[in-house]
Amino acid sequence: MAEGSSVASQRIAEKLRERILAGGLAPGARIIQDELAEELNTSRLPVREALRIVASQGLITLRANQGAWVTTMDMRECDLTYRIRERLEPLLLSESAPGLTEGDIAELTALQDEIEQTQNVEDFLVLDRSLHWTVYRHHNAGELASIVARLWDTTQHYRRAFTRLAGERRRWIINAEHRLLIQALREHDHRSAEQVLELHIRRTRVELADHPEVFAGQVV
Amino acid sequence: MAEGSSVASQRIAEKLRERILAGGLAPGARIIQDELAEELNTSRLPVREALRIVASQGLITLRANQGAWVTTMDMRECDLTYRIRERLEPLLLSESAPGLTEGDIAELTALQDEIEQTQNVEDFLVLDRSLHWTVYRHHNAGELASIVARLWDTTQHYRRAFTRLAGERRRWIINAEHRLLIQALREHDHRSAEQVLELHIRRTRVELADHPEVFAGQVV
DNA sequence: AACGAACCAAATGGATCCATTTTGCGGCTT
DNA sequence: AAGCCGCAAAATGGATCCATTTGGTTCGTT
Repeated sequence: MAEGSSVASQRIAEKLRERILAGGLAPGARIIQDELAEELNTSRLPVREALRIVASQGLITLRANQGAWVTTMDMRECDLTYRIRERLEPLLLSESAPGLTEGDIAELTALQDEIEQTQNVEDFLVLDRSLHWTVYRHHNAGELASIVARLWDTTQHYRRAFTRLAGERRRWIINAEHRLLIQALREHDHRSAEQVLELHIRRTRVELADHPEVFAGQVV
Repeated sequence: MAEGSSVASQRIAEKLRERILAGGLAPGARIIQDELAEELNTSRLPVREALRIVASQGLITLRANQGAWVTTMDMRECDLTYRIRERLEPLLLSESAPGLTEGDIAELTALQDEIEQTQNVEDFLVLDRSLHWTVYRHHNAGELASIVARLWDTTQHYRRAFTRLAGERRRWIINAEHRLLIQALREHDHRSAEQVLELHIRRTRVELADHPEVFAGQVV
Protein backbone atom coordinates (compact mmCIF):
# COMPACT_ATOMS: atom_id res chain seq x y z
CA MET A 1 0.00 0.00 0.00
CA ALA A 2 1.25 3.45 -0.90
CA GLU A 3 2.44 5.24 2.20
CA GLY A 4 1.88 8.72 0.85
CA SER A 5 -1.00 8.28 -1.53
CA SER A 6 -1.73 11.12 -3.90
CA VAL A 7 -5.36 10.98 -2.78
CA ALA A 8 -5.89 13.05 0.36
CA SER A 9 -8.64 10.87 1.80
CA GLN A 10 -6.34 7.83 1.74
CA ARG A 11 -3.49 9.72 3.37
CA ILE A 12 -5.82 10.93 6.10
CA ALA A 13 -7.29 7.45 6.57
CA GLU A 14 -3.81 5.96 6.92
CA LYS A 15 -2.83 8.63 9.43
CA LEU A 16 -5.97 8.00 11.45
CA ARG A 17 -5.39 4.25 11.41
CA GLU A 18 -1.81 4.63 12.62
CA ARG A 19 -2.88 7.00 15.36
CA ILE A 20 -5.52 4.58 16.62
CA LEU A 21 -3.25 1.52 16.42
CA ALA A 22 -0.43 3.38 18.17
CA GLY A 23 -2.77 4.17 21.03
CA GLY A 24 -2.96 7.91 20.48
CA LEU A 25 -6.73 7.65 20.09
CA ALA A 26 -8.35 5.34 22.62
CA PRO A 27 -11.61 3.45 22.11
CA GLY A 28 -14.55 5.72 22.80
CA ALA A 29 -12.75 8.90 21.72
CA ARG A 30 -14.81 11.16 19.52
CA ILE A 31 -13.46 12.37 16.20
CA ILE A 32 -14.70 15.75 14.99
CA GLN A 33 -14.44 16.43 11.28
CA ASP A 34 -13.63 20.13 11.62
CA GLU A 35 -10.75 19.51 14.01
CA LEU A 36 -9.10 16.90 11.82
CA ALA A 37 -9.60 19.02 8.71
CA GLU A 38 -8.03 22.08 10.32
CA GLU A 39 -5.12 20.07 11.74
CA LEU A 40 -4.32 18.59 8.35
CA ASN A 41 -5.00 21.75 6.36
CA THR A 42 -7.68 20.30 4.14
CA SER A 43 -11.41 20.76 3.82
CA ARG A 44 -13.86 18.53 5.63
CA LEU A 45 -14.66 16.58 2.50
CA PRO A 46 -11.61 14.29 2.32
CA VAL A 47 -11.90 13.89 6.09
CA ARG A 48 -15.45 12.62 5.65
CA GLU A 49 -14.29 10.10 3.08
CA ALA A 50 -11.36 9.08 5.27
CA LEU A 51 -13.77 8.42 8.13
CA ARG A 52 -15.72 6.06 5.87
CA ILE A 53 -12.52 4.27 4.90
CA VAL A 54 -11.41 3.78 8.50
CA ALA A 55 -14.95 2.81 9.48
CA SER A 56 -14.87 0.10 6.82
CA GLN A 57 -11.77 -1.25 8.57
CA GLY A 58 -13.75 -1.42 11.79
CA LEU A 59 -11.53 0.99 13.67
CA ILE A 60 -14.13 3.71 14.04
CA THR A 61 -17.90 3.63 14.27
CA LEU A 62 -20.13 6.11 12.44
CA ARG A 63 -23.59 7.13 13.59
CA ALA A 64 -25.76 9.05 11.15
CA ASN A 65 -26.13 12.71 12.00
CA GLN A 66 -24.10 12.23 15.15
CA GLY A 67 -20.47 11.62 14.33
CA ALA A 68 -17.57 9.22 14.61
CA TRP A 69 -16.07 7.43 17.59
CA VAL A 70 -13.13 5.06 17.93
CA THR A 71 -14.70 1.61 18.08
CA THR A 72 -15.14 0.14 21.56
CA MET A 73 -15.26 -3.59 22.28
CA ASP A 74 -16.51 -5.39 25.33
CA MET A 75 -15.04 -8.66 26.52
CA ARG A 76 -17.61 -10.75 24.72
CA GLU A 77 -16.83 -9.12 21.38
CA CYS A 78 -13.09 -9.46 21.93
CA ASP A 79 -13.48 -13.10 22.90
CA LEU A 80 -15.49 -13.78 19.76
CA THR A 81 -12.86 -12.06 17.64
CA TYR A 82 -10.28 -14.49 19.01
CA ARG A 83 -12.60 -17.43 18.26
CA ILE A 84 -12.81 -16.24 14.66
CA ARG A 85 -9.03 -15.91 14.50
CA GLU A 86 -8.68 -19.48 15.80
CA ARG A 87 -10.57 -20.70 12.77
CA LEU A 88 -9.20 -18.38 10.09
CA GLU A 89 -5.50 -17.98 10.83
CA PRO A 90 -4.64 -21.66 10.44
CA LEU A 91 -6.30 -21.45 7.03
CA LEU A 92 -4.25 -18.37 6.13
CA LEU A 93 -1.12 -20.15 7.36
CA SER A 94 -1.87 -23.14 5.14
CA GLU A 95 -2.15 -20.78 2.16
CA SER A 96 1.26 -19.27 2.86
CA ALA A 97 3.33 -22.05 4.40
CA PRO A 98 4.25 -23.88 1.15
CA GLY A 99 5.92 -20.69 -0.08
CA LEU A 100 8.13 -20.10 2.95
CA THR A 101 11.87 -20.17 2.18
CA GLU A 102 14.83 -20.84 4.43
CA GLY A 103 15.40 -17.10 4.40
CA ASP A 104 11.92 -16.56 5.78
CA ILE A 105 12.58 -19.08 8.54
CA ALA A 106 15.80 -17.25 9.39
CA GLU A 107 13.86 -13.98 9.58
CA LEU A 108 11.30 -15.56 11.88
CA THR A 109 14.04 -16.85 14.15
CA ALA A 110 15.68 -13.43 14.27
CA LEU A 111 12.35 -11.79 15.13
CA GLN A 112 11.75 -14.29 17.91
CA ASP A 113 15.25 -13.61 19.26
CA GLU A 114 14.35 -9.92 19.42
CA ILE A 115 11.02 -10.68 21.08
CA GLU A 116 12.79 -12.60 23.83
CA GLN A 117 15.20 -9.76 24.42
CA THR A 118 12.87 -6.79 24.59
CA GLN A 119 10.99 -5.74 27.68
CA ASN A 120 9.23 -2.82 26.05
CA VAL A 121 5.51 -3.28 25.42
CA GLU A 122 5.35 -1.23 22.22
CA ASP A 123 8.36 -3.05 20.77
CA PHE A 124 6.78 -6.37 21.66
CA LEU A 125 3.53 -5.47 19.89
CA VAL A 126 5.38 -4.48 16.71
CA LEU A 127 7.67 -7.51 16.74
CA ASP A 128 4.88 -9.97 17.51
CA ARG A 129 2.81 -8.59 14.69
CA SER A 130 5.78 -8.74 12.31
CA LEU A 131 6.42 -12.35 13.20
CA HIS A 132 2.89 -13.51 12.53
CA TRP A 133 2.58 -11.61 9.28
CA THR A 134 5.93 -12.90 8.10
CA VAL A 135 4.43 -16.38 8.44
CA TYR A 136 1.56 -15.27 6.20
CA ARG A 137 3.85 -13.50 3.72
CA HIS A 138 3.31 -15.83 0.77
CA HIS A 139 -0.46 -16.08 0.89
CA ASN A 140 -2.45 -15.45 -2.24
CA ALA A 141 -5.73 -14.87 -0.50
CA GLY A 142 -6.37 -11.14 -0.29
CA GLU A 143 -9.88 -11.35 1.11
CA LEU A 144 -8.92 -13.76 3.87
CA ALA A 145 -5.85 -11.73 4.74
CA SER A 146 -7.81 -8.49 4.98
CA ILE A 147 -10.38 -10.11 7.26
CA VAL A 148 -7.60 -11.35 9.54
CA ALA A 149 -5.83 -7.97 9.43
CA ARG A 150 -9.05 -6.32 10.47
CA LEU A 151 -9.39 -8.70 13.43
CA TRP A 152 -5.87 -7.78 14.53
CA ASP A 153 -6.56 -4.07 14.15
CA THR A 154 -9.79 -3.94 16.10
CA THR A 155 -8.29 -5.79 19.05
CA GLN A 156 -4.93 -3.97 19.04
CA HIS A 157 -5.85 -1.65 21.92
CA TYR A 158 -6.89 -4.50 24.16
CA ARG A 159 -3.84 -6.55 23.24
CA ARG A 160 -1.73 -3.60 24.35
CA ALA A 161 -3.61 -3.25 27.63
CA PHE A 162 -3.34 -6.97 28.26
CA THR A 163 0.37 -7.11 27.44
CA ARG A 164 1.04 -4.22 29.81
CA LEU A 165 -0.97 -5.99 32.49
CA ALA A 166 0.64 -9.38 32.10
CA GLY A 167 4.12 -7.91 31.92
CA GLU A 168 6.96 -10.41 31.63
CA ARG A 169 5.19 -12.86 33.84
CA ARG A 170 3.88 -15.44 31.41
CA ARG A 171 5.94 -14.35 28.40
CA TRP A 172 7.73 -17.71 28.35
CA ILE A 173 4.52 -19.41 27.18
CA ILE A 174 4.28 -17.14 24.14
CA ASN A 175 7.96 -17.74 23.40
CA ALA A 176 7.52 -21.49 23.59
CA GLU A 177 4.56 -21.38 21.23
CA HIS A 178 6.42 -19.15 18.77
CA ARG A 179 9.46 -21.45 18.82
CA LEU A 180 7.27 -24.52 18.22
CA LEU A 181 5.52 -22.74 15.36
CA ILE A 182 8.78 -21.78 13.69
CA GLN A 183 10.21 -25.26 14.14
CA ALA A 184 7.15 -26.91 12.58
CA LEU A 185 7.41 -24.55 9.62
CA ARG A 186 11.14 -25.28 9.29
CA GLU A 187 10.35 -28.98 9.03
CA HIS A 188 7.51 -28.37 6.55
CA ASP A 189 5.13 -29.94 9.04
CA HIS A 190 2.26 -27.62 8.14
CA ARG A 191 -0.36 -29.58 10.00
CA SER A 192 1.54 -29.15 13.27
CA ALA A 193 2.12 -25.49 12.49
CA GLU A 194 -1.62 -24.97 12.10
CA GLN A 195 -2.29 -26.70 15.41
CA VAL A 196 0.31 -24.71 17.31
CA LEU A 197 -1.11 -21.50 15.87
CA GLU A 198 -4.65 -22.43 16.86
CA LEU A 199 -3.42 -23.30 20.33
CA HIS A 200 -1.52 -20.02 20.56
CA ILE A 201 -4.62 -17.99 19.78
CA ARG A 202 -6.98 -20.03 21.94
CA ARG A 203 -4.68 -19.96 24.95
CA THR A 204 -4.43 -16.18 24.65
CA ARG A 205 -8.23 -15.95 24.49
CA VAL A 206 -8.66 -18.06 27.59
CA GLU A 207 -6.07 -16.05 29.46
CA LEU A 208 -7.75 -12.81 28.38
CA ALA A 209 -11.08 -14.10 29.70
CA ASP A 210 -9.48 -14.15 33.14
CA HIS A 211 -8.76 -10.43 33.01
CA PRO A 212 -12.00 -8.50 32.70
CA GLU A 213 -10.22 -5.46 34.10
CA VAL A 214 -8.82 -4.88 30.60
CA PHE A 215 -12.30 -3.78 29.59
CA ALA A 216 -13.25 -1.98 32.80
CA GLY A 217 -13.94 1.71 32.93
CA GLN A 218 -14.47 2.22 29.24
CA VAL A 219 -16.64 5.04 27.98
CA VAL A 220 -19.17 3.07 25.99
CA MET B 1 -31.64 -1.52 9.42
CA ALA B 2 -33.91 1.28 8.28
CA GLU B 3 -35.13 0.62 4.76
CA GLY B 4 -35.65 4.26 3.85
CA SER B 5 -32.95 5.97 5.86
CA SER B 6 -33.16 9.72 6.20
CA VAL B 7 -29.55 9.92 5.07
CA ALA B 8 -29.28 9.99 1.30
CA SER B 9 -25.95 8.17 1.10
CA GLN B 10 -27.40 5.20 2.99
CA ARG B 11 -30.50 5.06 0.80
CA ILE B 12 -28.33 5.11 -2.30
CA ALA B 13 -26.00 2.47 -0.89
CA GLU B 14 -28.94 0.19 -0.10
CA LYS B 15 -30.36 0.69 -3.58
CA LEU B 16 -27.01 -0.12 -5.16
CA ARG B 17 -26.61 -3.23 -3.03
CA GLU B 18 -30.05 -4.52 -3.95
CA ARG B 19 -29.41 -3.86 -7.62
CA ILE B 20 -26.15 -5.80 -7.54
CA LEU B 21 -27.56 -8.70 -5.53
CA ALA B 22 -30.62 -8.91 -7.79
CA GLY B 23 -28.33 -9.25 -10.78
CA GLY B 24 -29.15 -5.92 -12.39
CA LEU B 25 -25.50 -4.95 -12.22
CA ALA B 26 -23.13 -7.75 -13.18
CA PRO B 27 -19.53 -8.13 -11.96
CA GLY B 28 -17.23 -5.94 -14.02
CA ALA B 29 -19.88 -3.29 -14.72
CA ARG B 30 -18.63 0.24 -14.28
CA ILE B 31 -20.53 2.68 -12.08
CA ILE B 32 -20.32 6.35 -13.04
CA GLN B 33 -21.04 8.87 -10.30
CA ASP B 34 -22.75 11.39 -12.56
CA GLU B 35 -25.18 8.85 -14.00
CA LEU B 36 -26.26 7.57 -10.60
CA ALA B 37 -26.59 11.10 -9.24
CA GLU B 38 -28.75 12.24 -12.12
CA GLU B 39 -30.92 9.12 -11.98
CA LEU B 40 -31.58 9.59 -8.27
CA ASN B 41 -31.90 13.37 -8.41
CA THR B 42 -29.12 14.12 -5.97
CA SER B 43 -25.68 15.64 -6.24
CA ARG B 44 -22.61 13.48 -6.71
CA LEU B 45 -21.58 13.88 -3.09
CA PRO B 46 -23.93 11.36 -1.43
CA VAL B 47 -23.26 9.05 -4.38
CA ARG B 48 -19.55 9.19 -3.60
CA GLU B 49 -20.22 8.29 0.02
CA ALA B 50 -22.60 5.52 -1.03
CA LEU B 51 -19.88 4.06 -3.22
CA ARG B 52 -17.58 3.91 -0.20
CA ILE B 53 -20.27 2.21 1.84
CA VAL B 54 -20.93 -0.43 -0.80
CA ALA B 55 -17.19 -0.85 -1.36
CA SER B 56 -16.78 -1.57 2.36
CA GLN B 57 -19.27 -4.40 1.86
CA GLY B 58 -17.05 -5.78 -0.87
CA LEU B 59 -19.68 -5.47 -3.60
CA ILE B 60 -17.85 -2.85 -5.59
CA THR B 61 -14.17 -2.06 -6.01
CA LEU B 62 -12.81 1.49 -6.02
CA ARG B 63 -9.65 2.55 -7.79
CA ALA B 64 -8.28 5.99 -6.97
CA ASN B 65 -8.77 8.51 -9.73
CA GLN B 66 -10.33 5.86 -11.92
CA GLY B 67 -13.75 4.92 -10.65
CA ALA B 68 -15.91 2.10 -9.34
CA TRP B 69 -16.64 -1.34 -10.73
CA VAL B 70 -18.83 -4.17 -9.48
CA THR B 71 -16.41 -6.58 -7.85
CA THR B 72 -15.33 -9.54 -9.97
CA MET B 73 -14.19 -12.87 -8.52
CA ASP B 74 -12.28 -15.65 -10.19
CA MET B 75 -12.76 -19.29 -9.26
CA ARG B 76 -9.88 -19.30 -6.83
CA GLU B 77 -11.33 -16.37 -4.87
CA CYS B 78 -14.79 -17.90 -4.85
CA ASP B 79 -13.40 -21.24 -3.68
CA LEU B 80 -11.55 -19.54 -0.86
CA THR B 81 -14.69 -17.68 0.18
CA TYR B 82 -16.44 -21.02 0.58
CA ARG B 83 -13.50 -22.35 2.62
CA ILE B 84 -13.89 -19.38 4.95
CA ARG B 85 -17.63 -19.99 5.21
CA GLU B 86 -16.95 -23.64 6.11
CA ARG B 87 -15.04 -22.45 9.15
CA LEU B 88 -17.17 -19.48 10.21
CA GLU B 89 -20.78 -20.51 9.68
CA PRO B 90 -20.70 -23.46 12.09
CA LEU B 91 -19.43 -20.98 14.68
CA LEU B 92 -22.27 -18.58 13.90
CA LEU B 93 -24.73 -21.46 14.11
CA SER B 94 -23.41 -22.42 17.53
CA GLU B 95 -23.98 -18.86 18.69
CA SER B 96 -27.58 -18.90 17.54
CA ALA B 97 -28.76 -22.48 17.97
CA PRO B 98 -29.42 -22.39 21.73
CA GLY B 99 -31.95 -19.60 21.14
CA LEU B 100 -34.00 -21.38 18.48
CA THR B 101 -37.64 -21.96 19.45
CA GLU B 102 -40.15 -24.49 18.18
CA GLY B 103 -41.67 -21.65 16.19
CA ASP B 104 -38.33 -21.09 14.47
CA ILE B 105 -38.10 -24.79 13.60
CA ALA B 106 -41.61 -24.63 12.14
CA GLU B 107 -40.55 -21.63 10.04
CA LEU B 108 -37.51 -23.50 8.80
CA THR B 109 -39.65 -26.48 7.84
CA ALA B 110 -42.09 -24.25 5.98
CA LEU B 111 -39.23 -22.56 4.11
CA GLN B 112 -37.79 -25.91 3.11
CA ASP B 113 -41.24 -27.02 1.90
CA GLU B 114 -41.30 -23.94 -0.33
CA ILE B 115 -37.78 -24.61 -1.55
CA GLU B 116 -38.77 -28.10 -2.62
CA GLN B 117 -41.79 -26.78 -4.51
CA THR B 118 -40.28 -23.92 -6.47
CA GLN B 119 -38.48 -24.31 -9.75
CA ASN B 120 -37.70 -20.64 -10.15
CA VAL B 121 -34.05 -19.71 -9.68
CA GLU B 122 -34.67 -16.28 -8.15
CA ASP B 123 -37.21 -17.69 -5.70
CA PHE B 124 -34.77 -20.43 -4.74
CA LEU B 125 -32.01 -17.91 -4.04
CA VAL B 126 -34.27 -15.84 -1.79
CA LEU B 127 -35.70 -18.84 0.05
CA ASP B 128 -32.32 -20.52 0.54
CA ARG B 129 -30.90 -17.32 1.97
CA SER B 130 -33.92 -16.91 4.26
CA LEU B 131 -33.53 -20.43 5.55
CA HIS B 132 -29.89 -20.07 6.46
CA TRP B 133 -30.34 -16.68 8.11
CA THR B 134 -33.33 -17.92 10.06
CA VAL B 135 -30.96 -20.49 11.57
CA TYR B 136 -28.65 -17.62 12.59
CA ARG B 137 -31.51 -15.44 13.84
CA HIS B 138 -30.62 -15.54 17.55
CA HIS B 139 -26.92 -14.85 17.29
CA ASN B 140 -25.43 -12.11 19.40
CA ALA B 141 -22.27 -11.75 17.35
CA GLY B 142 -22.60 -8.75 15.10
CA GLU B 143 -19.04 -8.78 13.77
CA LEU B 144 -19.12 -12.46 12.87
CA ALA B 145 -22.54 -12.11 11.26
CA SER B 146 -21.46 -9.17 9.14
CA ILE B 147 -18.39 -11.05 7.93
CA VAL B 148 -20.56 -14.00 6.93
CA ALA B 149 -23.16 -11.73 5.31
CA ARG B 150 -20.39 -10.16 3.27
CA LEU B 151 -19.22 -13.59 2.10
CA TRP B 152 -22.77 -14.38 0.96
CA ASP B 153 -23.10 -11.03 -0.82
CA THR B 154 -19.86 -11.16 -2.77
CA THR B 155 -20.60 -14.65 -4.09
CA GLN B 156 -24.30 -14.07 -4.83
CA HIS B 157 -23.80 -13.55 -8.55
CA TYR B 158 -21.87 -16.79 -8.94
CA ARG B 159 -24.36 -18.69 -6.80
CA ARG B 160 -27.06 -17.50 -9.17
CA ALA B 161 -25.08 -18.55 -12.27
CA PHE B 162 -24.34 -21.93 -10.70
CA THR B 163 -27.94 -22.53 -9.66
CA ARG B 164 -29.12 -21.71 -13.16
CA LEU B 165 -26.53 -24.06 -14.58
CA ALA B 166 -27.25 -26.98 -12.27
CA GLY B 167 -31.00 -26.60 -12.64
CA GLU B 168 -33.10 -29.15 -10.80
CA ARG B 169 -30.62 -31.89 -11.43
CA ARG B 170 -28.88 -32.24 -8.09
CA ARG B 171 -31.35 -30.26 -6.04
CA TRP B 172 -32.23 -33.36 -3.99
CA ILE B 173 -28.79 -33.22 -2.34
CA ILE B 174 -29.38 -29.69 -1.08
CA ASN B 175 -32.82 -30.70 0.15
CA ALA B 176 -31.44 -33.69 2.03
CA GLU B 177 -28.79 -31.53 3.70
CA HIS B 178 -31.35 -28.89 4.66
CA ARG B 179 -33.67 -31.52 6.13
CA LEU B 180 -30.84 -33.07 8.14
CA LEU B 181 -29.82 -29.63 9.41
CA ILE B 182 -33.34 -28.78 10.52
CA GLN B 183 -33.79 -32.17 12.17
CA ALA B 184 -30.55 -31.84 14.14
CA LEU B 185 -31.63 -28.39 15.32
CA ARG B 186 -35.06 -29.74 16.30
CA GLU B 187 -33.38 -32.35 18.48
CA HIS B 188 -31.01 -29.77 19.98
CA ASP B 189 -28.10 -31.77 18.58
CA HIS B 190 -26.00 -28.71 17.84
CA ARG B 191 -22.83 -30.63 17.16
CA SER B 192 -24.51 -32.55 14.35
CA ALA B 193 -26.06 -29.36 13.03
CA GLU B 194 -22.62 -27.80 12.77
CA GLN B 195 -21.28 -30.81 10.92
CA VAL B 196 -24.15 -30.94 8.47
CA LEU B 197 -23.71 -27.23 7.78
CA GLU B 198 -19.98 -27.60 7.19
CA LEU B 199 -20.67 -30.52 4.88
CA HIS B 200 -23.34 -28.53 3.03
CA ILE B 201 -20.93 -25.69 2.32
CA ARG B 202 -17.96 -27.89 1.45
CA ARG B 203 -19.96 -30.07 -0.92
CA THR B 204 -21.20 -26.99 -2.72
CA ARG B 205 -17.62 -25.73 -3.01
CA VAL B 206 -16.40 -28.99 -4.46
CA GLU B 207 -19.28 -29.08 -6.93
CA LEU B 208 -18.58 -25.48 -7.93
CA ALA B 209 -14.94 -26.38 -8.60
CA ASP B 210 -16.20 -28.72 -11.30
CA HIS B 211 -17.85 -25.87 -13.18
CA PRO B 212 -15.25 -23.34 -14.23
CA GLU B 213 -17.65 -22.14 -16.94
CA VAL B 214 -19.42 -20.12 -14.24
CA PHE B 215 -16.41 -17.81 -14.27
CA ALA B 216 -15.71 -17.88 -18.00
CA GLY B 217 -15.98 -14.84 -20.20
CA GLN B 218 -15.88 -12.28 -17.45
CA VAL B 219 -14.64 -8.77 -18.11
CA VAL B 220 -11.85 -8.59 -15.56
C1' DA C 1 -39.55 24.16 42.62
C1' DA C 2 -40.11 21.06 38.86
C1' DC C 3 -41.41 19.92 34.36
C1' DG C 4 -41.87 21.16 29.53
C1' DA C 5 -41.36 23.63 25.37
C1' DA C 6 -38.85 26.57 22.46
C1' DC C 7 -34.69 28.54 21.01
C1' DC C 8 -29.67 28.45 20.00
C1' DA C 9 -25.15 26.66 19.12
C1' DA C 10 -22.39 23.07 17.14
C1' DA C 11 -21.62 19.36 14.20
C1' DT C 12 -22.97 16.53 10.35
C1' DG C 13 -25.24 16.07 5.62
C1' DG C 14 -25.87 18.00 0.87
C1' DA C 15 -25.29 21.11 -3.34
C1' DT C 16 -22.52 23.70 -6.42
C1' DC C 17 -18.31 25.06 -8.44
C1' DC C 18 -13.42 24.43 -9.53
C1' DA C 19 -8.99 21.54 -9.97
C1' DT C 20 -6.65 17.38 -11.23
C1' DT C 21 -6.09 13.12 -13.27
C1' DT C 22 -6.85 9.87 -16.84
C1' DT C 23 -7.80 8.10 -21.26
C1' DG C 24 -8.52 8.07 -25.95
C1' DC C 25 -8.42 10.26 -30.26
C1' DG C 26 -6.03 12.70 -33.76
C1' DG C 27 -2.43 14.69 -36.08
C1' DC C 28 2.34 14.99 -36.78
C1' DT C 29 6.85 13.06 -37.43
C1' DT C 30 10.12 9.56 -38.74
C1' DA D 1 2.67 3.04 -42.64
C1' DA D 2 3.58 2.85 -37.88
C1' DG D 3 4.57 4.91 -33.66
C1' DC D 4 4.81 8.72 -30.54
C1' DC D 5 3.68 13.11 -28.69
C1' DG D 6 0.15 16.17 -27.29
C1' DC D 7 -4.27 17.97 -26.63
C1' DA D 8 -9.12 17.66 -25.36
C1' DA D 9 -13.06 15.58 -23.28
C1' DA D 10 -14.81 13.08 -19.45
C1' DA D 11 -14.74 11.49 -14.92
C1' DT D 12 -12.97 11.66 -10.24
C1' DG D 13 -11.03 14.51 -6.24
C1' DG D 14 -11.32 18.82 -3.40
C1' DA D 15 -13.02 23.45 -1.51
C1' DT D 16 -16.61 26.47 -0.17
C1' DC D 17 -21.15 27.56 1.11
C1' DC D 18 -25.77 26.40 2.72
C1' DA D 19 -29.36 23.17 4.97
C1' DT D 20 -30.67 19.95 8.49
C1' DT D 21 -30.34 17.51 12.53
C1' DT D 22 -29.20 17.07 17.36
C1' DG D 23 -28.39 18.22 22.27
C1' DG D 24 -28.20 21.41 25.64
C1' DT D 25 -29.72 25.46 27.89
C1' DT D 26 -32.82 28.82 29.20
C1' DC D 27 -37.07 30.79 29.91
C1' DG D 28 -41.80 30.31 30.93
C1' DT D 29 -45.66 28.00 32.95
C1' DT D 30 -48.01 25.13 36.30
